[in-house]
Amino acid sequence: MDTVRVRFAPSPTGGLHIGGVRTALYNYLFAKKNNGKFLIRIEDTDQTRYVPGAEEYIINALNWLGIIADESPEKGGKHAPYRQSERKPMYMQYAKELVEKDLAYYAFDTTKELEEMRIKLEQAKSKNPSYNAITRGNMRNSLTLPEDEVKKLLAEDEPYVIRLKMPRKDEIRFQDLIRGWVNVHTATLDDKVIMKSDGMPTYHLANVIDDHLMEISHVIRGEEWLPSAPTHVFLYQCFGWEMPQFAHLPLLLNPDGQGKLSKRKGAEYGFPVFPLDWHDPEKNELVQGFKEAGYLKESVINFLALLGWNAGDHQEIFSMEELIGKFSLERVGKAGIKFDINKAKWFNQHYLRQKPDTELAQYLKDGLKTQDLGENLSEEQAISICQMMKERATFPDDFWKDALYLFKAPTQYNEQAMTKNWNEESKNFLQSYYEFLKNNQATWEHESLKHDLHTLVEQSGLKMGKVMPAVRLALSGVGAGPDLAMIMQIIGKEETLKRLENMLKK
RNA sequence: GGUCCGUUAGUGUAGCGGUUAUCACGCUUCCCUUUCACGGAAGAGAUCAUGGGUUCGAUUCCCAUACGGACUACCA
Repeated sequence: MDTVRVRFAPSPTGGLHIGGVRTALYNYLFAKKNNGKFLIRIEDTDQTRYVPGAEEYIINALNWLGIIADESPEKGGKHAPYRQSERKPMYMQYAKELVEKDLAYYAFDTTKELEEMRIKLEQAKSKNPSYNAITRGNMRNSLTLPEDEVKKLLAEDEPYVIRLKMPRKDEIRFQDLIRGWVNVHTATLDDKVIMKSDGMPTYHLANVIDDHLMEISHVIRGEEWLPSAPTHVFLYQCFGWEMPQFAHLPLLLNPDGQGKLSKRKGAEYGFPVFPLDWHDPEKNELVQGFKEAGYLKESVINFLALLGWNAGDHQEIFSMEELIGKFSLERVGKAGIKFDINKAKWFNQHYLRQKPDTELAQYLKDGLKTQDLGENLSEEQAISICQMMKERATFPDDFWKDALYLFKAPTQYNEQAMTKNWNEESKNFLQSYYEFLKNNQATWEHESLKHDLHTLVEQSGLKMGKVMPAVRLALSGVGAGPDLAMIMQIIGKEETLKRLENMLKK
């Protein structure tokens, strides 16, 4: 097994969680770094949890981020189909093979019987209350029932599952690329159901069979799978198949460290947990995505890549290509990672500034359009406004939201700034400045505007800081923003005078 | 409860037996600005979870404890 083949195997039960995106990314980076293949396999063996649109959502989200599969349900490939529901017919023969080898068995226990067993074991304070090497002797299965009765039950279409016959005393040992050797005693493991009564395999069986058939070389997945990895290892041994290498990634945790990153905590702390907007068709709710919240794909990739991995040097900014060049599983950490959206914002700020001005101008124009503003804005003007706004933007929307006053006179004035800066003194200055502009300003261009404003302030004997905020307030309604003279140049003489007039009426 | 995994500043991290314990985000202060931001400079912030070993010497190796997390379904 010398070619690297990895897979991302999501279950279409809802919107793709950002932790899942990171798992997909790490798989993708690992594949590309090693000139291998990255595939997507949809694990939809649970019909009851299937959510329409979820698969499409997952693909769209990964496409947006540039995590493109070499083989997938949409793209096909030499091991198609890539949806487990479509592979259903092939699993049963493998399960039966294990039954024949006495490595698995039929179990006819009803949900009620199972429940009774559980209660009984709990009352007996069993250390491991499960269907296992010890308890299976008391249950209704092909190990305890006479052979002809088993045949009869099967012939009568009595519902059954197939369970893995986990040895009572053995040790399962495997090497995890991130965690090192992991040892587990089979006594602590249970007889996992591998075929459900509806004829579908469970995750454990389908996953192992498909990974084998699809020639997967490395299984890179979240740490939540670590406890069941021994079962999977045992399954490979049962089939006599060569095992892929395992790498269990540390989990993304809530900012307070309380549990796996959750939708609920995301809402509580105010950050998205899904890559794209997700419309939950069942709950009829909308969960905001990183994209719609204004995060650029470069930021999401860069941010996610560094959550649990680093290149070993102190580089923070990575393009996808650089990540591919530097990624290695050896440098993935072991501990869970608390999610900190601040860092994502910083990345966003960085990548936003890297965007070409034309693209930024598009953000501005699109945003203004939603406000029915800026219809006469030229590309040139849009670009120069963006250049001016660039340094203080974190999200694309900031370009128009923080520049609204360039297109619309302020309707209200920031209260705090008013009480601080609006007084007799500044009012008098504003009055004289108004007169000055009205009569003297020949060229309406920011250099000369600035020059004249400065000389006027000097002549008045006042301090810049005393009067400038008032002018700004009059023009923009807020206490902070880009260069005043630039603002004046953009909105023009007529509008400037109008806004000063409005202010003077206050 | 059981099994497994983890633990370096608020957060993400470097470290791989001897360091003033690295870098980034965030925070504070100063400079630059009319202001905000950017940029520049400086700073605060870590008993390297705790206790035992091993060693001349442990953040680094071993053990225990504490704390945290994952799993514990005919879900993945």
